[in-house]
Amino acid sequence: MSGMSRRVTIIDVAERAGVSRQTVSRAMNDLVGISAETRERVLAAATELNYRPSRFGRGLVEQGPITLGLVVEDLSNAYFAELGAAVVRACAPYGWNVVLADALHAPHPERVAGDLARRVDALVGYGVLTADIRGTGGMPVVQLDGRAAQLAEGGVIELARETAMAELAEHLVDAGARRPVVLDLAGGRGRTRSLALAASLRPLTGGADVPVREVDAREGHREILEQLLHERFDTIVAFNDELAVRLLRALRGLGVDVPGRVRLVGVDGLEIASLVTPELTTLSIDIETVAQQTVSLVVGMLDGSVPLSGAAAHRTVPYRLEVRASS
Amino acid sequence: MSGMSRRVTIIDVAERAGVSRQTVSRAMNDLVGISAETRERVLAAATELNYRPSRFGRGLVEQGPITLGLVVEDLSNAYFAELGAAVVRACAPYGWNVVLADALHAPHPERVAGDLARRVDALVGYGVLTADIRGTGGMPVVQLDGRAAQLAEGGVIELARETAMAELAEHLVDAGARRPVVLDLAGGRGRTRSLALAASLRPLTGGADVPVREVDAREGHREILEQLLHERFDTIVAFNDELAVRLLRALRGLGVDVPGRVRLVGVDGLEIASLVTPELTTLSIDIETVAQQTVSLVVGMLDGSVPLSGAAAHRTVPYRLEVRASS
DNA sequence: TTGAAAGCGCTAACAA
DNA sequence: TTGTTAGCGCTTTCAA
Repeated sequence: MSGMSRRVTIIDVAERAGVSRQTVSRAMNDLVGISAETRERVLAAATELNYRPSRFGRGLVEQGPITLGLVVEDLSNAYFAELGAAVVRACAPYGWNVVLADALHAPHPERVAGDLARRVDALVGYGVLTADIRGTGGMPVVQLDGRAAQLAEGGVIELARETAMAELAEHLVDAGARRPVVLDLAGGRGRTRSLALAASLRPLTGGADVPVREVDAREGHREILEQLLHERFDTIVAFNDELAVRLLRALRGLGVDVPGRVRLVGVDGLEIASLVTPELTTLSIDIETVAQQTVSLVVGMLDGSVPLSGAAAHRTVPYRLEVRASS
Repeated sequence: MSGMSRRVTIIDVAERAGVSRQTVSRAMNDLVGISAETRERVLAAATELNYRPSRFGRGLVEQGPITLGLVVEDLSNAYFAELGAAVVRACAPYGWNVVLADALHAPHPERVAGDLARRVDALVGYGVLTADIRGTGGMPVVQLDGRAAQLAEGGVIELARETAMAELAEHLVDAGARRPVVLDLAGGRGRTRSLALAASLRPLTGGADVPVREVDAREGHREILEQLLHERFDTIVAFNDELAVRLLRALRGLGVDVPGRVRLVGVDGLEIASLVTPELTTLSIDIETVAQQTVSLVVGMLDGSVPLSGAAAHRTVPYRLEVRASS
């Protein structure tokens, strides 16, 4: 009942129950060597005080598994949800714990990575600034989908798009596509990727600029598609598979033949791309491999066999072109 | 260089660098009040020793946000991946951390929940035994998709299927379906749900038993579908949407009209169900709501306004029938 | 700029 | 069966 709300500790419970802290510990942890009666009394006191053991006090004594922090932009995005799940699975064999964090939905997005860095043994970020995090000294930090230029800050898993993009352009040229457009998500998270896509598609136009348009993730698809068809585009490359699948549905609603009237291509390689009709051509990244490479890099950093930054802390996972029926 | 590998602590680094532990702390945390030269020396020593601060020691002093543990059966399953993501998002506004764990891929699946329970402030389990966990005393434990009978062990979020199942049966009867079959996943995780589905479909058969068949999640779909069609079933209720979507693809490959020749229904309400052609009728659970109810229950348990077990720790989220084109 | 002291909350080992 | 002692590793005062 002190003015400030102090944390209820094992000592408070011990006093309340009239026993020692050790006895409280026995009661809370279902250990032997305590009478049923005493246990009851202790548990009652704990409940009254709303006592909950501190995981830090406990962890300090017991040690514990490695905990890896993973911060991604936005878990509403299926790609990130699958990636998070894949990282958890990749860590499971080591017995590691994974703290998954969503930057977008947090009260202070810019702080998420920094805060988490102080609570974990290693930090992996995707599309999140992991630079200028206070007190990262000695802790493995890996940038997922990062670039070689970021190697000064920590490890980098690079997702290499160039080759697959070139293959896509070649494939589309062969298929007779001549008027491509890149459809980006409004909000601009993916600006870089979309511009790179547009640049890579120049072989289709004989070198002319490829336009980039924007659309909401879930709305206005029908309208923009009507517009694009009106402009006689014959190929749409969507920012990601989720958008592409939605566009596909809208095209169906418009009675537009895919790939006859317009070719459609996605990016990511999500499973959903192969479950729709027609199956979707996509630039595919193997999320499983990305997760495994990430974890293996962190393993190396933790055991000291890989430096925390620099060229040796660099892994590359290439996109692959999956040609399917939609193109 | 001692025989046993002891953890490298701040004291080891301090000795190596010839400074006090506070100075090490200053260097590691980029604090002011330390000369650049000393910082260099300390960081070098830390690197040499492969020193990494203990998050427990740190957490003990700094306090930290609430950490919620979430254990699910299998994160390869899109439903669980989405649920995990939804729980993370539901916790984000509170600033909570979420440790996501996959029981299936861990070295000792039966221990995952128990181990995690000792490292978090609250534990949520889905399809995982959370009973007989040592030392849960005082910690909120919530069973997701649990039943009222489990209320003695902790909180329960019940996903109520009865009403929606009855509506589904009614809908199918109206649509003229007479020979239904339930297609379960081999491996038997979902046996209970499948039997309940079969029982609820009896109005279609005039009270006769509805058969339950099994199939692998990804293989042998074409074969079993040929068999089922041969047996003249006119309605297939799949264990979940993922399976249903794959079946839909296989049916397309067989040139079978859906819903003309056979009606197809899924369970879960994943987004993918509404993105395929024809759109899939499904028993849908709102994952967002489930996640929010779960977190709000835990909030209550933590602040003491809701007991850790018993009737007051019970929430129900109903399935809804989403009738779409596939039935 | 650096160091010394105090204490965070808990459990394991030992003593009574 | 219960209590006492001794840390676990770190950061935050405060003092030099």
